Amino acid sequence: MTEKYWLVKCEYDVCSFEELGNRPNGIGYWRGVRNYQARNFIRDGMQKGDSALFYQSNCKEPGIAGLVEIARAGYPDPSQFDADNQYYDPKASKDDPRWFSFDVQWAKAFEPYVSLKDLKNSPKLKEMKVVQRGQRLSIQPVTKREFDIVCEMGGHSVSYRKK
DNA sequence: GCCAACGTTGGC
DNA sequence: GCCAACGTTGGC
Repeated sequence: MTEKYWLVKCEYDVCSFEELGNRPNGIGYWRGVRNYQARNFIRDGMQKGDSALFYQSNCKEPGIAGLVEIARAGYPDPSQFDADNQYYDPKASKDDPRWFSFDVQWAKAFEPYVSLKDLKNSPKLKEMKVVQRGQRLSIQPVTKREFDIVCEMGGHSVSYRKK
């Protein structure tokens, strides 16, 4: 099994990276991804143990705050079955789930923070999806090369996580 | 299966 | 809050 690399987006208001790091178990859950391309990555591509860049959107300085590890790979998103949930999908059934979730485990924080601006300013990352115009996918595959470059930009990872 | 209308994402 | 870029929906 080849290890894969991802970029996972989370709205800052939903869960910041720091907030995730301060949870007792450091575990975060993705719910409500309702895009087929992203769904396919979650369902078919992600594997437990893969590494991912944690991207924060909808905030003052969007960018990558650190690293997480895929703790649980694609499983049916429970919110699609819950009629009271905003992500409820009447067309989904337990026998034939349409949407998938994954869990992450907080790994380490970048220092410095790698902002979207920094990513765009890096000539080596021109091909990276997240810097490209109109790219809105919330789950994106990242090449090992891109992953390594971003990690290097993130310099000396620090731990503000309380053990 | 085309395509206009609409809704959403997300940087700025 | 604006708006460009997409994805989805639904009439035909």
